[in-house]
Amino acid sequence: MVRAPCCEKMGLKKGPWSGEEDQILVNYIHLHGHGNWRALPKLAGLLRCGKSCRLRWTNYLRPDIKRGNFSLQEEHTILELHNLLGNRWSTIAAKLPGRTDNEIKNVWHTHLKKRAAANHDDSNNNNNHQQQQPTTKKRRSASKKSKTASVKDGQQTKPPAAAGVAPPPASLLRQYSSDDVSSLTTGDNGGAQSNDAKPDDFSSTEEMDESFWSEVLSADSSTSTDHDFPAAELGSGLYDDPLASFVSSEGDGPGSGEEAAAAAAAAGLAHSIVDYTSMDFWYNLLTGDNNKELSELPPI
DNA sequence: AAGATTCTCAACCGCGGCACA
DNA sequence: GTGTGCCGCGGTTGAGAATCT
Repeated sequence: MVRAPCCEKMGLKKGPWSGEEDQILVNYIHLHGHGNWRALPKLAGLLRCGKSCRLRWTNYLRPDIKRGNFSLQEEHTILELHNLLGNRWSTIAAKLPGRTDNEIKNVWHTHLKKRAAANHDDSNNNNNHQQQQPTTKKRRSASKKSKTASVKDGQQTKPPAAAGVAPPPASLLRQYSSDDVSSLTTGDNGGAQSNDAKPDDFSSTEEMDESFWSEVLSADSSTSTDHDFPAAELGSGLYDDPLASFVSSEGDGPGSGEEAAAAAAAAGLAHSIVDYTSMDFWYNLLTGDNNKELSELPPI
């Protein structure tokens, strides 16, 4: 079949969004919703293709997007879910409230992938060294974080290419203080991969990271259903393990029960879902016997 | 100080799946 | 059953910022 182009190429703007465009899109969606993405730009008066509008909304303008560095728990969850599901970013994102598939994909490709590989190697060669292998990448200093944090506070990362482009209206974006988020992303910025970290920078975090990730990735034989998060990272204890949510919640698409269980079994990761791999569990879940438990789960 | 290199992340592209006529 | 259109997903790109040499 011949696929029609996603949009008429002529006259449609591409590239970074301006603040004005953001405002138009947000206002329109607030007023009318987004029933038809394809028709939306025309109705809203935007010179964008519907696909671009959808992407902008889902990845950046949506009010429930959590902005800020990924916490240790979130990164742990991504790694575990990636082990279970592979590159099903949208499914992973569904288990991380406020995170977008694009963001998760970026985080994975930028550092989690390297770290997972490094840890994998480490676990394979863990005969005599506990330290992570030094990375060939140069370590980025902590000052990178200040940039990232300000970005995540709602300031657009980079001045859009077009002159006069403003960042999205602050009122549209959920505001976070840099204290809201873990420093893990910064701590990992080579910190977990490199040995040449500044000694007084965030060394305690790094040491924790290294042992933490070694444990996580070499824990195949562990039978614990709890994730051994350092207490400090648990903060107020409000952390709700998204994995628990994942394996407990009703399947949504590819994350559905049998498939996830099979994938988990295939991946040798039954340690984290040891109670969930039985067919009885999934049958009960899918037939609604676990509805009460589901209703008590945090919203996703 | 300047150029080179590396990293981040928003955005684009193409494809597959699904719904509907 | 088939064709068409739309949506959503995952891979990839490229500009700009940060860092290094």
